[in-house]
Amino acid sequence: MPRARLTPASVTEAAAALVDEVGFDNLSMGLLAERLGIKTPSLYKHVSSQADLAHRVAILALHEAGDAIRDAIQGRSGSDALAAGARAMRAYVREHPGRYAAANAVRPAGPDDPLIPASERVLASWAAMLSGYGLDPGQEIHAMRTLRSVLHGFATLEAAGGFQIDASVDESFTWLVSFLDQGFRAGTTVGAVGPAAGETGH
Amino acid sequence: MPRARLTPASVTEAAAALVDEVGFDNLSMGLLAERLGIKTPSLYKHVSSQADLAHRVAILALHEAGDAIRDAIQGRSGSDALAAGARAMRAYVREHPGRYAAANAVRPAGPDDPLIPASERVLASWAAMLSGYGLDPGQEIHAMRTLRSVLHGFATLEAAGGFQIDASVDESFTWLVSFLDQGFRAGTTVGAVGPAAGETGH
DNA sequence: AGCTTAAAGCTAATCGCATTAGCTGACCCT
DNA sequence: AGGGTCAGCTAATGCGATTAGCTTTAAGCT
Repeated sequence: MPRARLTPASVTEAAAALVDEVGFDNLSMGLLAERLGIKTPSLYKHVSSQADLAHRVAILALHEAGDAIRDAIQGRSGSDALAAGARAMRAYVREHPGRYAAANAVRPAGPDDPLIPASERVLASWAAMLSGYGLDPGQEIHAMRTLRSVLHGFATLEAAGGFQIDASVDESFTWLVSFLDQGFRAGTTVGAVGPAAGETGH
Repeated sequence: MPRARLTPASVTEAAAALVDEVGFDNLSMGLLAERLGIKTPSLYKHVSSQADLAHRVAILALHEAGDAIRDAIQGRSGSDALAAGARAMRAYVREHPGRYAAANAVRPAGPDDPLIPASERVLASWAAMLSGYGLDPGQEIHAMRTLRSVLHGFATLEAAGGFQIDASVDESFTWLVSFLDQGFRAGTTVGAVGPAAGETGH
């Protein structure tokens, strides 16, 4: 065999680091090759395309984020688990905005795409955390989606610089987590709120 | 003067329609030109670049969404206003996913970018709605950010096909709105929750 | 009606970036 | 020492955005 300096995994790592620096949208094969000290076409010896590369970065990100969230939740329960998990996720996105963007930009390529178990692992951690609140089983899915929506939305808006006012974003995040905690502890009842349903259909 | 068939505004409208069909990422000058029955370079007589085009679509989207939300909130207050506003926003994103993506992809180009007042108008509607809950003034900013995070996160995840399980997404949205409503009505107290702060810095 | 002229559109050309084709050299194994 | 395999290279292709420069249309004026 010839020299094995680079591997798909090491290329993916380098791409992940690059994407966190320059932003997912600015990822280019040329830039990555330059970082690795090789010429652009040589990259194709390790990944099959830029889409494949992004896909690998997404899987890496989901694994890392999944580990971070699992570890944060580990050994805690209820409010503690929620706060620790949420903080871990926010921290991950702040430290790795490009990887997180990659994870959001990519769609599973098929039924046996490793992306699927990787994201399921993340969801499983959230589910384990939520189970500590002893919610009504019929509401768990809604609580899960609400949780995902808030955390994803907050992380995305923060990464995009969407929070302009000078008020502390850290404080808002703490408030948000507390808000969720109180809601989950209260065991929100279903029941529609507001005027008769309109344009959302259903 | 010559024929004035197309204008920057009409080109932007066409781009908005196109982007809702094919997705923001698949917008291309060639595709848009084809839709308009002209050749690609002719587009540059109306918009200065693809980035400029995306920027115009984003402004259009913010105006439309802002109107929709304002109209929905109009004449309601409290839970009704929240539910109507949230539904209006979700409906807008579902009907115009490409425009919404454009609005999120674009950053203001300067201090007098028309994008800024357009997004402020949206924020103002949410603020007006929230004021009906009579929250502690110090908490309003946090409630606002929480609200934006959830709605943005939900809309984004839904548009990305992120809600896989067969449980009704409509029902989850109703639950989410109710969850917010109860939290706002309870006037969440600040106070950190969970273990001592860790990696989020602060 | 005819002339002027600015703008709308077109063709041809450039540029950057992803990707492919085909060659070469290094390294491991026998 | 000899061979096979693979990493990396150079050269070439192709597509999409953008620019340059020409042509044509049609509104407004006389």
